[in-house]
Amino acid sequence: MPKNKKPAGGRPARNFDPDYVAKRRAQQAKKGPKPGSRSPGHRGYRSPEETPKKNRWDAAERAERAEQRRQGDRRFDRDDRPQRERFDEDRPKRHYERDDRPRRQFARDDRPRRDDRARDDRARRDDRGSRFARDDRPGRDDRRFDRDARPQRRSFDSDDRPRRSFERDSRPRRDDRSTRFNSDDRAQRRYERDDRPRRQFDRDERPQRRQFDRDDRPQRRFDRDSRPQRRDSFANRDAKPRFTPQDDVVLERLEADAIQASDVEGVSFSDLGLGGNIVRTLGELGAASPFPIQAATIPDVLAGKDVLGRGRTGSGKTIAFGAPLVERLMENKGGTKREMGRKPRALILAPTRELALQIDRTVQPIARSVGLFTTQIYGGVPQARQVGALKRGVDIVIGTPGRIEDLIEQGRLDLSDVKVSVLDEADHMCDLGFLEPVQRILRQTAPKGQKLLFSATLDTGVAALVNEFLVDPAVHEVAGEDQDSGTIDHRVLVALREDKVQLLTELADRDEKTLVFTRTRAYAEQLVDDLEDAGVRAVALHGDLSQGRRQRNLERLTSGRVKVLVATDVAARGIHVDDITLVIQADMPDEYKTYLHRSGRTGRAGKAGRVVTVIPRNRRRRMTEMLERAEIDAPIVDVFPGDDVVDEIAGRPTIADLTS
DNA sequence: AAAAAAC
Repeated sequence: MPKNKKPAGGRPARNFDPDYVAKRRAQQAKKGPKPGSRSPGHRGYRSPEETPKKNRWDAAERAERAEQRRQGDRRFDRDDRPQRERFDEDRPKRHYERDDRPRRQFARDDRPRRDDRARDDRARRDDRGSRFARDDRPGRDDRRFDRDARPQRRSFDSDDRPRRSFERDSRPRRDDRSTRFNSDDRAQRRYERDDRPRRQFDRDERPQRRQFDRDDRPQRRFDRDSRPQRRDSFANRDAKPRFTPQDDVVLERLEADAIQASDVEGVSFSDLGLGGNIVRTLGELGAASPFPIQAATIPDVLAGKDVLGRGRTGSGKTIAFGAPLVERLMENKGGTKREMGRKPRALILAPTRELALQIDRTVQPIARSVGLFTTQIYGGVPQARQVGALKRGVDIVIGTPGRIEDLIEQGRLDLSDVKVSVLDEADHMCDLGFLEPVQRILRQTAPKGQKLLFSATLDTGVAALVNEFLVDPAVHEVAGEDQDSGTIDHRVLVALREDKVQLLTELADRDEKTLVFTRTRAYAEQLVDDLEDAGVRAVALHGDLSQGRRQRNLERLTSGRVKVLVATDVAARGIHVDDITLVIQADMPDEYKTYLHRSGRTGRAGKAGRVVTVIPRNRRRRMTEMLERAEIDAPIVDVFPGDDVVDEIAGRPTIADLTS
């Protein structure tokens, strides 16, 4: 039946109900005219004068909403964000928890120092609130739109949400572990939990609690030792190869030729063998003379050798492979003019779409300077444009594995002419889930084609690829360039779980760019809400957002319009944003390599930066081990909201500074 | 177990 026909039987569609239509018209009339199009000449154009002002929330209303939420009244959310509402229904416990904690208020009042600052902040935050209010509301609406409009998202929700609520409420890890690995353990656990009513008691009185906790520690340790089951469960974990801390070992470093930074002095890109146009473009990109890793790898790439390159985060790896790759293509262009539909001759693979995009932003101008074309091939966006570019003919394909394989299967992308392939973040591309697609793609490229593997954490994990695809590779690294020799100040803060949000808020409430990492997409969302409720503008970046929103939110940080980005590990590798001065790890990273990559988002190209990791007490040991593997020295301190060290890390003057 | 990556 055509859509515009009135249904034959049953209740008529509302639009065909004269009463309904009349009622709606009356409502519309009362509301006044709708806002029309803003561009003159458009059919629905309305001049600004006759366009009614939209209802915007001001700072006071916003604060009221936050207060309502705090009191467990979800009315505002229900109107605004249906999705959230459903989420909360799954977790009635939270209402209870929140209502049950007036303590917060109390604690805050109890500290005059905090109060002073809070007053200052409040003024500033209100300010900020109104400044952002205009952008804010539509943004939220957008978000709701995204949710509704995207089926994938739903499927994610249905799989993930329930589990999330379970985790949050009932201490995920432990339960999980015990049920999985040791059923006997479980009974014991439950006993333990029942055995801790004193915690409840302590919760009422802050200062005592601190005291108590400190005393409590030895006892805890004793507890642990006296629980053989627990040990067993760890032993079992160890037996599971992929999930254990043991998995996080430092793989053997590849035998590498180390270039000394001093060897590079006075060397120019031309000296390394790059042509005039390319050198000029590099200069325009801000690369006047080569960084060490570039000086080390460029000659070998130009010589056609397979290359493994390790240079720490922010050391200029993109140019290290991008520039010589273009030079190579230009050299052996022989015969192949820029004909329509010519097959690509070079391929650059990256683990995330944002990284692929970013690489293209560097490589494209270099390629254009010598008349070569690049195109991005990645998912999450319509493929038509990408296919169109391929039809016209491109020389360099830059993208992520999924869409590249997709287009190969559709017969729209032919890699058989690819003579140079680059894997950026190569060790990550060898992780489970990435390795096989990458192998399949590389097998499509020209046999014996040149392969270049780059990463800040290049280790023997890439052996699978090296053995199959590389011939006598040259391995390069820069002498003395381990991460710790860099410009980054590392800190670890041990905090109580119930202080975490407050602490993160205080850390993130600053004027310079801040990147916050979480372990899950759900927590990234949650944290953005928590920060916004506390008056700190923040946006999220994770794989559950539409690609448009991902790019928009990243751009908001890049442009500095928003100072805080909360991201999953999708942003851990390769992403370059100028002047991120603080990286906050709201969750501890999984492995030392992740630690290195996350912290590498700051302190780039020799600039100063700071990394702070917030952990609960029981992660302290694992954290210490991870730092050892990463070869990083970081002080580990107990911290509570309002402590001086928090201000110091955030870069605010401490009380001591103010009074001196 | 999570994250990323295709429609």
